Amino acid sequence: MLYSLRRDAATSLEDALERLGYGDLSLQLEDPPEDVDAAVASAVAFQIDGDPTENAEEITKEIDDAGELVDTVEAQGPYVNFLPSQRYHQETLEAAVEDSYPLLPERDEEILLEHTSANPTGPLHVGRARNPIIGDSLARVLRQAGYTVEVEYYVNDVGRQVATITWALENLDEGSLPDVEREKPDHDVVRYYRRANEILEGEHGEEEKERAEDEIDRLLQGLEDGEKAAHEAVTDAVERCLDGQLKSLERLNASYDSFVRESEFVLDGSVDDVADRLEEDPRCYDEGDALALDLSDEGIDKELVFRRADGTSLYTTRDIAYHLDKFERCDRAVNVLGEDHKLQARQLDAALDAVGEERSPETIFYSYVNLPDGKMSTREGTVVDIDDLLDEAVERARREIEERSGDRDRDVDAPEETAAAVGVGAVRFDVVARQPEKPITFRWEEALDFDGQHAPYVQYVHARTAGILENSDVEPEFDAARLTSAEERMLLEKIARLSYEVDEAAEELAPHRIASYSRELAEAFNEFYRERRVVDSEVEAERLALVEASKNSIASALDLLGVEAPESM
RNA sequence: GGGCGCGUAGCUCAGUUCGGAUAGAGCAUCGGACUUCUAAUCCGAUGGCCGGGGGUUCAAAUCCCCUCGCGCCCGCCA
Repeated sequence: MLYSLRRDAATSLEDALERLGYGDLSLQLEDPPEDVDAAVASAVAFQIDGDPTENAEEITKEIDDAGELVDTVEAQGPYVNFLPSQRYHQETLEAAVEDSYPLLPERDEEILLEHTSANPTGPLHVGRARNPIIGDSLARVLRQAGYTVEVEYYVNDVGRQVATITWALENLDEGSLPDVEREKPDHDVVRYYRRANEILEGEHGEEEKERAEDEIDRLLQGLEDGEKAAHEAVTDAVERCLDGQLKSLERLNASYDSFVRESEFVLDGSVDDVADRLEEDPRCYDEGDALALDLSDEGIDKELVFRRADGTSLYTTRDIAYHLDKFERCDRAVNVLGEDHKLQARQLDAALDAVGEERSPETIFYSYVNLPDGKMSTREGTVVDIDDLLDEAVERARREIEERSGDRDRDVDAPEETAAAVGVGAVRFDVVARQPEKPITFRWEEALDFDGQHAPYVQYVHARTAGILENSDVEPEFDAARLTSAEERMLLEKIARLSYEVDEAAEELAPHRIASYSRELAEAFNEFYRERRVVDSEVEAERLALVEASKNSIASALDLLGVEAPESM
């Protein structure tokens, strides 16, 4: 509802400014501080010459009708404040129990969101966990904000890493490898990958090393020549690993609409086509026998090599072909990438421009998650697997539930499902709540901290709302006029923010806003709950309506974060 | 060395795009509230030269310049 109120406030303010001859000023709408009872404020008066307090008065007088959601418009010092009307609270209460809440207008824009796209070399580790969690939450936010969203996973099935894996699976004897740590294909495959890397580093003798190098080179050449057998072998290896990775992603609640394989662009000739077009660019030059693009006019000092001396393609060239394909299928392309891809992303933008695509992908870059003693590496085996993290999180949740339900005489409805919801939710929330570019050092104690305002705090509020609704037979009465205490008003106003927060989070591609919002909403509910009894109170029916609205809003916010909302815990 | 990012309370983080009302939370510490709809809760206290310096502005955590610390990148790898 705040979304609508802001829109009305903006329109009326704009009109007033226009009439006063200040039409070119920016509105400067902002959230007032907590102790001011306005829903929206404007600092526009500062931009006008003279005393801002008098200017605010003048503007306020000029606003005649700010819509039904606004009660009064007041100048408070230099600020023009819009105070919400009874209608605003009433409509919030009614709208918030609808399944569609928060309802935002449909947008005629299709977004292709690519995220995760992990190398198929082994199990996903915590270092990369930010990618699917940020990506999946963003997809949910964008959909809720009215966009049509297609989530895509780009499968890397070309190049030396996958050739190495394929070779290892075909040539290494399983008996010589360490036991598999977990019965999942990605955990199986990574043993081969690690051994292959040892061999390539010469740890198993020079002869072994050379033989492996030769055979991997031959496989790579076969792939480039479009040899069917080579592609089938690689596809088989990649699918096995991807299968296992997707199991973990499913546990994380991350889902994908489509999978695109890198090899498609090699096989259908579009990569060659891109290289040909880049060759026409005046900035193209011979770098030895290879071909490169000089992008210094774009402020990029590093040249973009797009064709190797042996004629084969490179990752970035394939990525250009992929993005040309993406832009045929969408209006906007959004990518979630590790910060190490920043330079490559700039080169991609410049190259897309060079081949005539004016659009650029919008990218969310995230810093990697490190361990206290260094970075995670699949090749070296210095990782915490997502599977292990989730197991541990769920196990911890199970123990907490047992311990706490033992303290009271109420049973948790579905302990297994609830433990999974709480454990996985804690992990997702912990990751999504932070700005992507901030670095994270992974510590078990912190990732699995169930105290404080994290996922379980918000989930608990949801369970609490469910409990209250179960305890009452009274029919809810949607009458905001009887919900006037400070706690009730605060809670209603938090609920009213949801649509606005979703809109902003979508606009800024910042799903972490929803995490901040969800804990504020939960806090507002807890304050209400402590101060105002619902069942058997004089305004039981009205408060039940508020509880219902809270429940639905919290469930929506959690859903946007990919966190489940348990009915009891 | 160059480019990009990060630096806010003892710890973990919001707030920085687009400058506006007294810089906010959680954890930790200290004190208070359960014969009560789920105490995974609530109320209160303590704690900040927003890395440092300079500048712009009526107004700076936010913009500009310099500087220090940390991370990432600077492959005919992906």
